[in-house]
Amino acid sequence: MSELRVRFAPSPTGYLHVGGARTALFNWLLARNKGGTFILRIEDTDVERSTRESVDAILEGMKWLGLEWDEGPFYQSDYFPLYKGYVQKLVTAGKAYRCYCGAEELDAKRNLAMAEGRKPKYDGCCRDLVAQPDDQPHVIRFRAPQNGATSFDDLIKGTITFPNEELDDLIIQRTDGTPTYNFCVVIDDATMSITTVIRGDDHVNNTPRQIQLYEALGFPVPQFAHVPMILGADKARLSKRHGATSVIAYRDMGYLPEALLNYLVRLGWSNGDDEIFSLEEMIQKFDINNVGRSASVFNTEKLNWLNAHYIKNSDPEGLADLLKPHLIARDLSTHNGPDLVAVIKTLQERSQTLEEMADRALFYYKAPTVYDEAALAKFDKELLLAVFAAVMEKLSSSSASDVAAIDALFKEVCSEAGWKMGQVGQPVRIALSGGTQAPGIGEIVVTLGVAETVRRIGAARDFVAGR
RNA sequence: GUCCCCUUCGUCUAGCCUGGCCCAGGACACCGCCCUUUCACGGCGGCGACACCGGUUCAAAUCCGGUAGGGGACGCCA
Repeated sequence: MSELRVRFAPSPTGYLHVGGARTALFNWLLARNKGGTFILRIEDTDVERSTRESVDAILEGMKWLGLEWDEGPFYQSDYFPLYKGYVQKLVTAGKAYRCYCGAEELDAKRNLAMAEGRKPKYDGCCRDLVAQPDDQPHVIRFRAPQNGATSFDDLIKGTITFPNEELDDLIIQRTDGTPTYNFCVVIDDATMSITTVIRGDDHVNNTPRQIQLYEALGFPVPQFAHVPMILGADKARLSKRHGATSVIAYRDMGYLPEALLNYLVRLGWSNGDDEIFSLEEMIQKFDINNVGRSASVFNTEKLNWLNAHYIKNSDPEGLADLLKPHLIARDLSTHNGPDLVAVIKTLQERSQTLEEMADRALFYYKAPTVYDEAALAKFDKELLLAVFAAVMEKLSSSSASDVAAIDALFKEVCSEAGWKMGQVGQPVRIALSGGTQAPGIGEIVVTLGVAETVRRIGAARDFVAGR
């Protein structure tokens, strides 16, 4: 076990989205790669917006992806007294002070500054107040250094430097006495001995302020690694209008966790030309230094390709369990019909998602009641009737039970009657599945069973004959 | 507006640190061809990028400067 300690710290104001999932994944990967510790911390200092449902949704997403944490989940709301103590410590040391400016007043100043093209930072009007009564509404501000610069060596972005004059005295405790985010992260990361902070790009601007806090409190400053954003197809920050962003939504759309993980790890990170990574390979090869510096666009097409890959290479028994919810959602029971595992084997090579697989599996359990008319129209009625009759006859008098034998049977039918395979296979496919997009004839027949096959062909024959 | 960051095929990226092997490699998508009883899988091939302008150098995707574009932050949100 190395000294490395990382954490994933989502705020429970929504579900676990793909961006957060990737951040969590990078943290998890680094911890597993270095034999470190991965901590889950829920940042719920905003009591107003944090919800239990969001916490549950995040935990559900983490578990589905298999990103197991070693410590936690810790809730910041459980540590308010701790934060308060540190706030007091800063006030006593003169490194923080009470500010009596009202929120509206501050808003007005900020808007005015923006409108006039000035930087909208706090003007420091309460900074040197002599009288600091405790019985009037106030927030606590951190007295930030005003000269010099604060810089850090980001593991992903390199050295980043901020002039201190750009930073103002940030609020560390609200009027209601609760601590704010920027203060809590510092206290938590310090007291939890976090050595490496991996988080979204949108936090770079907070980093210098936090570093100043670490220094004021006498804490060692951790290393930082800011991962770039994930964008939508229009290169704007990924949001719901780009489609699904929740990892649970991806589960429901029929994606495998290993596929999502594989897709996410390649979004921003690479290992030469490698594309497919098992969990073990990811852990072994992951290196935070190989994470790119620029934002990347979420591309569902590639996710689909990966998902198809994992579906193809998963064992059908495991797939059966994962597929069931999708079948149930279609009111489909697999009790009266072919073995689900056998069905899945015929569908693995042609499904990009479990949803697609469920759709394709439908016909095995529900005999077609309508047929693809356009496809049927390509054959003469007489040919159709002759083919159906010949196939039923051949099948009924044979004991063939494997795909190769069934295929051989169809070849016999063709050669005996002088038909081409297309003239026989396609009509039978339509008879069995209702349409033209289906697994190979031999596969369907074997999976469905000869009896059911003959029954369906008979039904199709009656349908054609009755037209 | 101010500050911070980013910029290689449509997309994800390799290469950049340690200039020449790069008239830039891989993958997804797309387009052909092959395989084939459909749909797929698979195989083969094709299309397609170093944002721009200067500089340094015998030589620049790689180093330096600038421009443009994009993103992020500027909250008593996280």
